[in-house]
Amino acid sequence: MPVKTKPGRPRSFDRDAALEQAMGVFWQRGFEATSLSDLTGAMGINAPSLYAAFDCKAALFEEAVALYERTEGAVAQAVLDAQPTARAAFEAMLRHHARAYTDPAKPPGCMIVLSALIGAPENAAVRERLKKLRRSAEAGLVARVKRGIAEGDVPRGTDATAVAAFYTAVLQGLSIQARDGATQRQLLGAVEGAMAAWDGLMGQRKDRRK
Amino acid sequence: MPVKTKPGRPRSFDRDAALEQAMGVFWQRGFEATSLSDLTGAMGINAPSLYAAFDCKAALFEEAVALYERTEGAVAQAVLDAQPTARAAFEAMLRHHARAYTDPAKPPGCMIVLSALIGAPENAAVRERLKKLRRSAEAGLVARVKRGIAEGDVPRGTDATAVAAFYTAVLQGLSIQARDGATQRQLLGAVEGAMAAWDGLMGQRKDRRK
DNA sequence: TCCATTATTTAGTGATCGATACACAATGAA
DNA sequence: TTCATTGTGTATCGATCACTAAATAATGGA
Repeated sequence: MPVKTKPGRPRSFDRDAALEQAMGVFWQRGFEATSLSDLTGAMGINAPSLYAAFDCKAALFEEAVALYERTEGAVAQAVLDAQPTARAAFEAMLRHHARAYTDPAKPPGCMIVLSALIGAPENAAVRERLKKLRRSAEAGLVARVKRGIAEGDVPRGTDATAVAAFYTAVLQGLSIQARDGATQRQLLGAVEGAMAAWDGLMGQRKDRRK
Repeated sequence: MPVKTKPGRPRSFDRDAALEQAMGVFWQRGFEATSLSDLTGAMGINAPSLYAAFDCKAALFEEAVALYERTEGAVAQAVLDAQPTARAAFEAMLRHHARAYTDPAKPPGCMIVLSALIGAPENAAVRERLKKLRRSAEAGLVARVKRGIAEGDVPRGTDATAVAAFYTAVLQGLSIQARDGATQRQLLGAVEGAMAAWDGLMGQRKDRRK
């Protein structure tokens, strides 16, 4: 299949590079607090070029989130999958995030967690989108616990959703800690604390008596 | 000392009630996403009355935060202080927050955690103010662990800052979970998970070998 | 009654928001 | 060369932002 060259004047900037810049600003400031002039400034283009290439602010954010997911997010998922046991997987994943959230080359904390948490009613759809991704990440943790049960390294009867809910709360808390200037060492300390809960979370029944 | 009646036309609205309304909007939407018309609408007054009584948006937010602290915050501190052991205090405090964050009569999650986490550079001072309060809350947890050490219910050598950092991360994560629609039951499950870490966090040395 | 003082209402301020109209530049096809 | 098509820069658009000038209303004190 030959490459069809589109008619018309070619784009004068690198779309992928511009998107990466936009992601950085959204990650740092959040969706609502990022203005069009913030974006055009960081991307090195004028507003009409932005709209021609990315449609609107919300669509650009959506693309930035997708880029974040297939870079930062994919690494985290790979870490979770690679370990032979659920416990090792959770610890490696948490430690990975403790390092990633304090990487001085990037904005602190997780973009999915921080960039559209609360805000004006007219941006509810953007927040819902990220909420869905957060829930999907939590579902990934549930799946990893269940894999552990299937593979025998997690006791049968363990409440996978409760385990995932607890570690998700810790993980989301780490993003806030990172924003507040916590060091990598401090985040790793919190991860150590979270892993201290592992044994106590194993083997609990899903239902509890009144 | 007699009550001096101020000269001039008296204020036609209840300042405390208006402040409470403002706190609700800031708590729900956050500082930046709350517009002046949102505030005047909720408070039932016009802009000049707002400015006469509260100076500016940032000052009104500051007062709203102070109100939040001496109501919601004070209860939490009382719960922490009342328990006889550090472990009971942490568990009671976490369970209290799990309930408070899902109180249907209030916006979900903690105002100090959520209402000014990220945003535009011109509002950095507001974010710094809340960051300071978050750190102060964490310092309160450190103090409670140290009290436990002094009273003998926490082993000597326990790393109070590490314990506080872990439970702070959990607590801040609970606010996000609450915003994402988690039920009280789910938050209490995460609290149960966090308490499962208690024994493992006790008695650790502050310094660790390389 | 008249004044000093403060609050309220009306009607705005300049700045910035997200998004565009329009003229022109740059390309491939004919 | 000419045309169709698409991107670019300039210069905005109306809406909303936080905030306020000015006239008027309501009080206590003289």
